[in-house]
Amino acid sequence: MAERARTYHHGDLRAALVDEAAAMISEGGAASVTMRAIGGRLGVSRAAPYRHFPDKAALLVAVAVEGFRRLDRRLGASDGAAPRSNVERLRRMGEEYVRFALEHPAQYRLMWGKEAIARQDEPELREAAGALLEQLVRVIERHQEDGEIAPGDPRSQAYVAWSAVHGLASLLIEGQIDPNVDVEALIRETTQTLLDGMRARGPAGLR
Amino acid sequence: MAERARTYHHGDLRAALVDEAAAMISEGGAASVTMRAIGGRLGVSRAAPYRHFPDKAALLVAVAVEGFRRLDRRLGASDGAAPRSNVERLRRMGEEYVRFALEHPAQYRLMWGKEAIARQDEPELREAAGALLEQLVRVIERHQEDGEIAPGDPRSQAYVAWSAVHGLASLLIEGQIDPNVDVEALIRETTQTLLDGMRARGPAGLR
DNA sequence: AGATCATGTTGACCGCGTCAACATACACGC
DNA sequence: GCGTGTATGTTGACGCGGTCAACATGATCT
Repeated sequence: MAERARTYHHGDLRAALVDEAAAMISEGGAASVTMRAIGGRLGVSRAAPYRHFPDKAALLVAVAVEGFRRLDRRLGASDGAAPRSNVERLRRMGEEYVRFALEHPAQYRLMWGKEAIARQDEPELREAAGALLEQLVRVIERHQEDGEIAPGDPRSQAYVAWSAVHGLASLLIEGQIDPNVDVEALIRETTQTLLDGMRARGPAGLR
Repeated sequence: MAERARTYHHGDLRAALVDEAAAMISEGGAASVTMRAIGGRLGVSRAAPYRHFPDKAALLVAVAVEGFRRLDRRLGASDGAAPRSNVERLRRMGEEYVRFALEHPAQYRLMWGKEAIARQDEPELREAAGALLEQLVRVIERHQEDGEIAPGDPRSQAYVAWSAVHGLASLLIEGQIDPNVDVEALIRETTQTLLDGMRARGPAGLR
């Protein structure tokens, strides 16, 4: 049992708390995370977490932030990886986004929901979510230059694209979609429709 | 004070509970709804609601179901109303959907979230949500016949369309969209992109 | 009127988030 | 090495909220 470099009593309890909370969220949903239970699983007392987080919400925020970082890395990797056309890369990003949500449903829910995390002013959260959006905006700009995407404000186009994948991810996660449908096909159809819509656009302003 | 036809002690406590819970949700979010508070506001004791609902979740389910019905009626009205082209009607339905969510954010959240309502097997919920989807499918089928929309499984197209509007509604509700953007313009851009994408579609199957 | 069921009340329990008071271990200056 | 202070962890307690059981009361039916 190679002990970690335990700086203090427990040894990086803070990181352990975030990991354990994320694990519990995956296993039993956000509701299953209680300060007492998480302490128990880590062999500390119920109040120990309060030395690292002001309250439960702050701990959940940390879990959400970690989720954002993971998703950010994953989308970055998928963008860089695909060697084919540019549109193909954008498509793959969208698909990866939805897959991430399906693999980590409870954490994904936590990342966007205001319910569990009332405090919207968490700068770290804002920052992590903002980085994700920035990444999407940059990709869209790049593809606009290639003429793959209609000109226009890349930020609002990013919101449109994000809405589509986030909406699909949400519906799937919340069990709103008939379990008999082919999920992968639906993901492809959604990204395809989105890309078609972003390309088409005759007169610029239209409105 | 024209007393309602009070069948028993209170007089239709059940309906009053649903209304009051909906009001409290609008005012202070789902977290502000407690059995004690809701009882207090209606002048009954904390345990009175248990004569009408097995637990708190069931009461929230009733509120969600009521939300589904309202949204269903509203979309039906907006579909029937618009006298212009068929595409125009579909567009208006999408816009009305998002507006409903913006007007009743907490209730909308309750309608889809699995968090507050663990029991996914509520038949009433399933039914109400299903009716909404059916309405959308019918509209899409109708417009497919007109050639306004590419052929294909109307159900999966309905999911795609629903994803787009639900995603936008979610992001707006959860405060994920920069408050400086013109919300109405973003709604229009989203529905426009969606409609373009649903029309375009060269080879049918593509996949 | 009396029996019966529907509805509402009160008291109690337990789990949870959280704080205050207390305990301990590590870090640093001597 | 040795005290001392601070970071970290523990225990006890409080209040809130969901829920159940026992009890009370109003409506309904014969």
